[in-house]
Amino acid sequence: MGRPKTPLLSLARMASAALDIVDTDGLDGLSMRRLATVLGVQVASLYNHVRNKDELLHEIGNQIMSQVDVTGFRDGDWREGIATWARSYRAALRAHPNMVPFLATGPGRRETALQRANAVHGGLVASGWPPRQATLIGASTKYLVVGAAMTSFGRGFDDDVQVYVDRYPHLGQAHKLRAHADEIDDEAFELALLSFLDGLERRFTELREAR
Amino acid sequence: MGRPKTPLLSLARMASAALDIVDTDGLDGLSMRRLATVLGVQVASLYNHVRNKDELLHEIGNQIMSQVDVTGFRDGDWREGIATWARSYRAALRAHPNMVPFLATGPGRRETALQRANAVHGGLVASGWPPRQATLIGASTKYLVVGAAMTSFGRGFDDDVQVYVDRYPHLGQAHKLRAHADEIDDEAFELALLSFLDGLERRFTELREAR
DNA sequence: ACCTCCAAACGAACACTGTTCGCTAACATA
DNA sequence: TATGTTAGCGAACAGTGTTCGTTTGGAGGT
Repeated sequence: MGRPKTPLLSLARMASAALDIVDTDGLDGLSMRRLATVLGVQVASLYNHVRNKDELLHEIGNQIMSQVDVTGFRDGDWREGIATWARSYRAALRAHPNMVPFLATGPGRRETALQRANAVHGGLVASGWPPRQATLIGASTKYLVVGAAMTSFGRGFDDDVQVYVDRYPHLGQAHKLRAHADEIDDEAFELALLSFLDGLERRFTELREAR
Repeated sequence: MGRPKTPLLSLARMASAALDIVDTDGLDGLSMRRLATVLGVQVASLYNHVRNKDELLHEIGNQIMSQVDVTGFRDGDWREGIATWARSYRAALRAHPNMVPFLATGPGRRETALQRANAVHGGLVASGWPPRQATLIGASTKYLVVGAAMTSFGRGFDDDVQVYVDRYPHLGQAHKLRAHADEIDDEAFELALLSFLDGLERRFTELREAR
């Protein structure tokens, strides 16, 4: 067949179609052959635009991560900065639950991720946190977001939701279950985030008083 | 060949050998054929003891999760209860980093996990937390542990560690990098856990004063 | 205008995966 | 002693990611 007049494929088109498949049929649902079929093309052609399946997934990951907002540190309010970062981070993951296992497992070498980490670190230091503490806080916050994403919309129902439902069987109507899970999930994340921030605030004032 | 005089296989032996493979060569390194070879047996034989590869992984998961300690709630100290639970939970995951992606992704229907969740919930309620709050706290804590496990020993180096190292290039000697990453990881987890507990404590006293 | 080189499609194959089938031989039970 | 279950085996199936060699369109240089 040879080279077509206008290219049939592009990295962007591939990533977009692949993400569609992952969103609807899960990470396991994505195979190179299936992606090729969707794009109306043969498998081998894909490898003209991508070295690996892994590279394709990383491309998708970059797109998703670009939604994360680290502008909250602008006016030197570290509390606000962390909060908007954490919430937008979580929202980005929630938008594509099936990608969470890959995003969480993936190496920290993702370009965009490193850039965000840098912004967060800089923002914290600018607000008065010592560099070392800034690093720790950045890591801790990420733990929270990734953990929340993994255990809740990473897969089916949560143990804790299950326990809650078991103890309140009158809530057990199947059609309400999902809604309650989401509600509990949101509240648990907010509780964790705000409690964590309160704890940090206490440490922050202690640190300022010490000098 | 027919049935041997003494069984060559057992679920325990399979799970143990499989865990060895995963520990040394990662989750992808485990294939049924390879497991069979290690056990000196043919592939098909494995399926006499296990319905699925997934079932095998769940068996391993149960073994790991049985190491988690929820006895800290005994004397009504919820703070101590959460702390020992979270730390032992994290330790169990750290012992087998390559299993973390599976354990975190896996359904919450794991028997042992559900049992632990119940113990935690009960302990918190017994210490004076309202049931709903107890559920949220249980979920939040799990977020923290799973997140910490995923992003640090789930794979390679952390973004934040990278940022830290970039800013302090004199620490960049390769042989010290891993040690520093571990150190930062430990500290970040402790910071997150203790800050979170502090935040909870504040809420707890507010809640007691309100009545 | 010719020649060359690269890009982007294809078809066919390779090595690998999880899983199922039918077969055989030993043990347990009635 | 007969019967059924258990636990091995060998071969096969459908599916996976990836690579190879081939074909052809188009861009750039002489």
